[in-house]
Amino acid sequence: MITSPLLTIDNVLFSVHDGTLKVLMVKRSIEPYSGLWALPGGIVDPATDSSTEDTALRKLREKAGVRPNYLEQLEVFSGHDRDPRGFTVTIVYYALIGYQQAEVHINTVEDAEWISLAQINQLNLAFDHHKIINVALERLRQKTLYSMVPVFCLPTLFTISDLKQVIETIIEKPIQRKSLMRRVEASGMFEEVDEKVATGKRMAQLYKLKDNFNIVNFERNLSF
Amino acid sequence: MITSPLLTIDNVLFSVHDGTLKVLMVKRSIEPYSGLWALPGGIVDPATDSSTEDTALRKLREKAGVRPNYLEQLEVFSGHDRDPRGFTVTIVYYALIGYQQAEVHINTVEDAEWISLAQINQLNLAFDHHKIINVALERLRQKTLYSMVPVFCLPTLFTISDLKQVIETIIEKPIQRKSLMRRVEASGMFEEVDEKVATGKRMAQLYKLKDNFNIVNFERNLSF
DNA sequence: ACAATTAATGTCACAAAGACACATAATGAG
DNA sequence: CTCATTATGTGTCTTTGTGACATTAATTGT
Repeated sequence: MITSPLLTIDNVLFSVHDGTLKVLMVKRSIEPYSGLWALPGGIVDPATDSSTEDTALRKLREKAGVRPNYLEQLEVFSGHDRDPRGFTVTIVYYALIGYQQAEVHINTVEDAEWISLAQINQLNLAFDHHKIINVALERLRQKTLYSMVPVFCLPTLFTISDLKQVIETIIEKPIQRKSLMRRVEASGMFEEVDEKVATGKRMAQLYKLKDNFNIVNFERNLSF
Repeated sequence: MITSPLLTIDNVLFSVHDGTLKVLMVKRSIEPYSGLWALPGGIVDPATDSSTEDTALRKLREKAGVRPNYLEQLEVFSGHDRDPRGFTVTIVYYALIGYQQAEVHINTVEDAEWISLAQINQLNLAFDHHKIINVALERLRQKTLYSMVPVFCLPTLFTISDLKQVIETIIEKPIQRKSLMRRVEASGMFEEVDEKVATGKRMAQLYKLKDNFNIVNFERNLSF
């Protein structure tokens, strides 16, 4: 008889603030790796969760009081080396949320914090969470080249400039405003709000997601 | 204390033969769903597997005596409804192999068989394997639009026409030979073998994968 | 030799992105 | 009030890779 290995889920929750990409981390209070920063995750509980996606959402709620705008499976990481307790399996999800949307809740939770990628690279993280974050980042970057997912890092109303800055922060390369506007138009996912906002000089058009939008995948990547 | 749910892996092994896309299925000999066709998979065994990918490869070896040319995680399926025994989690891999490469071994295994997609759609399968196959197929099709993965359904040496037919079988649409040749050239993954083969009329150039090839993702999808 | 057929190339059309000049508000300094 | 400044937004030409399809090349059977 084979006993099932320890099965956990982990979330890589991204957001963008002030031109930097941030990941939500929580400080571990129990062994192993007590005291180190780790991804918000936990054990799959069949009694409360109707699927592993439910577990992912529950953990984000419990650990940081947030409900992401976007959630997608990344992949499974497994092995003997990733946890001192032996062979473990973790199902990793990556998620996006507006920074403002999450800020309030996170401040009330003692040990949850947005940490920029630059800082994360210098930290000692629990388990193989460094590797996991890198894989998630790679996927997010790839997806940014052919879809509008970065919009889920923004509040309900946003300008083209907001979207442009989020995209450029994620892929770390400048894009053409014109190209972005063409895609906003072509995707059919957005509608203009009859309201403009002052962002320094000329007023900028506000956009929002349509009520019944479908996520569009473009047939070409952005390139450089 | 939470006990870990039952954790299994499943493989969707594709190949193409005679212009039809086939999936490797095995007949279940134990409950639940005894006697029905199912995907080749099984329980993750930490004692023998160093990762879940190892489990996937081991199951393909045990159940059908094959070693795929390509293997990639699809996604995790979980829930209370997919198995009468309760909440279960399965990590699904999808894989590709040349039909000839696999044929011999499969014939020696009593209950493993290549089944065409058309037939599968009319069969009653175990668990949620119908859904899983559809998701895997969708992924394979998508990937075919921007990469050369279909080449892993071919033997070591192949012609442009071979590759074209495999691609067209997968996406169920005709493509331009010219476009394919441009991609073969641009990818840098292949080299010409100084040997040609007779396929009826004019001899066709044989190609093979370079010794140290990298899988290239194109920036555009094929379109129609 | 020649029709038939499959393999391979040449060339133009097309679609979407990149580049960048130009036009349009809004602000604030003088 | 006028004008320089700056961010927003448009016009348009270039670039790049694919689609379409005609053309050339090689091979076989009659």
